[in-house]
Amino acid sequence: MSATPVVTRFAPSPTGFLHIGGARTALFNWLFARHHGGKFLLRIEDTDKARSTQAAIDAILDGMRWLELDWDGEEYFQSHFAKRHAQVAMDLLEAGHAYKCYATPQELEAMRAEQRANKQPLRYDGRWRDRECGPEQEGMPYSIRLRAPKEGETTIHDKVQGAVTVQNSELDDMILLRSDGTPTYMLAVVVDDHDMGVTHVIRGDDHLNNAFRQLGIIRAMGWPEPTYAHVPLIHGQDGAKMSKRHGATGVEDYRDELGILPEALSNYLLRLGWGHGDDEIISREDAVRWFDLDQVGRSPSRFDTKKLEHLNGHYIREASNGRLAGLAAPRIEALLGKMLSTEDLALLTEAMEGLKPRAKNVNELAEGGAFLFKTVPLDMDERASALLEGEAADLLASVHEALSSLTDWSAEATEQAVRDVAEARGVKLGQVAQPLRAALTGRATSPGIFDVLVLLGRAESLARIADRMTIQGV
RNA sequence: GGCCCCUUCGUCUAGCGGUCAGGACGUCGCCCUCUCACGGCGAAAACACGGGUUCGAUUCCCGUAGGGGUCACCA
Repeated sequence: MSATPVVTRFAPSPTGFLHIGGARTALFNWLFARHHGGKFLLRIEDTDKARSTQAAIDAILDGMRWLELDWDGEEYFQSHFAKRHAQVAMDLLEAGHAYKCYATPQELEAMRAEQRANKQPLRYDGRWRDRECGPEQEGMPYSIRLRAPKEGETTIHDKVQGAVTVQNSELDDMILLRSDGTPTYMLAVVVDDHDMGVTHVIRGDDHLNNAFRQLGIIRAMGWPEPTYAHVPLIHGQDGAKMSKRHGATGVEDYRDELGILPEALSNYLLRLGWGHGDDEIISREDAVRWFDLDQVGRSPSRFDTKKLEHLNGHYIREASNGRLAGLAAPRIEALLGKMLSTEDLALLTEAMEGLKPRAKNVNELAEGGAFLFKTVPLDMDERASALLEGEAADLLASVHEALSSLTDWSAEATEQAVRDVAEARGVKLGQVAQPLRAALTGRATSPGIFDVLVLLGRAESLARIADRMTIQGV
């Protein structure tokens, strides 16, 4: 291992929520830094003042905290260093590594239009590269462009992509400083990464092409070159880049809409593009221990919500009942349109044991537990109604009678009582358990029916059964 | 279109010259069972194609096809 400490960074632009792809990039940077005992920094690329918002910054920080991706030190706001960026551009100009370009945006657009028409590659033709500014340019606005090498080739030894070589003739002289004096992204990234001491640049491979241009600035400044690692993008089910039309793209959607636990999303994201033998369920500790860049795959991967939910189900089963109840409570309140009391929360916590194995997400936890807080007459879903047809009502009456005489209201005692009814009536347990389930919960599925009986308590259970009997006319 | 990258079951992946090509999700059976889940057992399911290199290619090289990314005074 090299002696220089590892410094990574996540550099989102605050123009929206924390994108699922960004979250994975952040996770990889975080893991790599933690694995090597280095630092993980956070930089907000807010140089585009028109599109950057405080709400977006908050959403990103919030998302990262939720995923427990803690960064070292304070957030670094790129916009605060515009002067520094401009200074580097001036230094480059001074040293002859950059030059003034007086071409106007309209002029450049016309140039591109012509290149398009002639089916030529679109790039700046270097019209001001070796041209002195004449009297007609006096006082006119100009941008500063990098004087990039025209001959030879550049190769990047990417930790994920391997050796990638590009002919220098493919790279044009990019703008460093706009005519209004503001730095471009290309310049700002390079300067900030250098100033922050970033040793490893881990980001989406949509930046791979940029790396060659950025290297031009780095070399012109004589700065140390960072190690690059361009990880493949995450695609939607259809193989195209993740976008709005694929549904949830922000981590907050997974938390708020889909009811996903952070450890599940984190585990899923980790396994997307990275693997460690046959391991699927990977704790944060093991992830830190095992993660490294050379195991990251080179091909893009498709997002599979089914697998995410499977993982989520696993983590739900591992989560504490109290935590789960806290997460499900607001959703139950929304479902029922009423607030839950402290006692309700305690009951919900107790019920989690039976709810947990039946849920893949927090929404299902809420849907499954809502019956606890409903009041008679219970609304029946279609399948529950069907269960109450025929002789079910009559069976229910027998159950009510048997249960009424119980003094010990335990799962064991109620089970014995119900089984006795089934035997006495010559039917299978299911034939009485199902109508009972419908009467008690209004649904055809629920946790074990004897657990439901205990959860609801003697009075409420008997009341619900009796109410159902009345409605069915028994 | 130019440049760059990618290609193992439907999906995520293991594999790093010789394997019955392994695991997971999903799917389908069976078991468990008061429902639904969970859990257990089992099944179907892949090396894109064509050339090389080699005693031997999923693995190395070159093409083809397909997919993706990128080509702004956005980031």
